[in-house]
Amino acid sequence: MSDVDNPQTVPEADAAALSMAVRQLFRRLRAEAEPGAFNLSEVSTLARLDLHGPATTASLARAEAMTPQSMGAILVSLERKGLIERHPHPTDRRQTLLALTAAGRCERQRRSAAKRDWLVAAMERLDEAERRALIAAIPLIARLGENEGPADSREAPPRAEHAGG
Amino acid sequence: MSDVDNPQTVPEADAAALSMAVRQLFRRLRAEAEPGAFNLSEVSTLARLDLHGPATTASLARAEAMTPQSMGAILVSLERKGLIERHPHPTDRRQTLLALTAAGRCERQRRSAAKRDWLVAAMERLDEAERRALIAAIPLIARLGENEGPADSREAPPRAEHAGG
DNA sequence: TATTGTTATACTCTATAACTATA
DNA sequence: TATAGTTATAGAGTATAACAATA
Repeated sequence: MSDVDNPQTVPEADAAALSMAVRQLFRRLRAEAEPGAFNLSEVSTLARLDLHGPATTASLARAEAMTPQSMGAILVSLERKGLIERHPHPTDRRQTLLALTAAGRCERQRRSAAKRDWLVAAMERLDEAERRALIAAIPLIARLGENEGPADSREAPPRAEHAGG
Repeated sequence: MSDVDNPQTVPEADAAALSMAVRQLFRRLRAEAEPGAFNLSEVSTLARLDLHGPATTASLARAEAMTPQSMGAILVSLERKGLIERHPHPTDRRQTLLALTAAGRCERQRRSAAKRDWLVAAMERLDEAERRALIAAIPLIARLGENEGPADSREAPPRAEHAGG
């Protein structure tokens, strides 16, 4: 009778293993990014704008669980690359809506269609059961990354923004 | 995320979702670290030294999938905190063995026993089936982070270039 | 010549603080 | 006062390059 018996107890070993696995995969993801190309946040933001349409800096920041300033830097980078453009908000002049340009949408598609990056390839190397197990865990990982702050909730009020359809 | 019908085809959407989930959880993990305390790499290295015994910079770097220089910086930090110490390798004078000090082992235990960091707490919020699914995926994530490089394998870098001047 | 490790340096990503403009 | 956004600055984490010592 160990941990399975008491669902309230998660062995620290599992948390440590998850932490390490996530950290290594993250570093690997980052290392794979070609220099000068998009980083992970840019890709993610581009995808979000493509899937959900124009959005503001603040809403993107919330969705990606980062500060508006950090998101602002990402948006500046994307704008410099000509992938997004800014439009005034129709009613609230404080806000600015970010939208994909034609070039941005094209880049998105190029990435999806042609590039087939190493993560896709690596996932294809798993057998079917493993792949199913991995995919089943994705929303759980996302939930761990999203939710309840321990002491200081970042700034994530229960907002119905979801990633990755 | 569905489309598991064709095992040869991993939808890019799944890869993108995994990438995003991992990225967010990583940022969250990093953000949770108290300033001045250990970062994720330090914790991981400390754990490795505790579990596997003394090791060299190079072997630790390989194990953590990072460069020896980066690992060196982590080790310097741990050494300054008095958590590890260096011992000469018995036969090869190029090598230095890193080992936990008593203080290092104590810190490790303190972390495991007392701290119960937010990741453990977050995992406890999952129901049992979810937790099982998550834990089942951990080795798969680890494998994705470890294995075969697409173009440049980290483990065995082809030394195509020798210094000329 | 290859390997172990160190030092110096630079870059990427994200955070905090301070500010302006609008609501 | 609260919210949206920008600018400036700082920091963590890791990488590359150049080097020295040993094998």
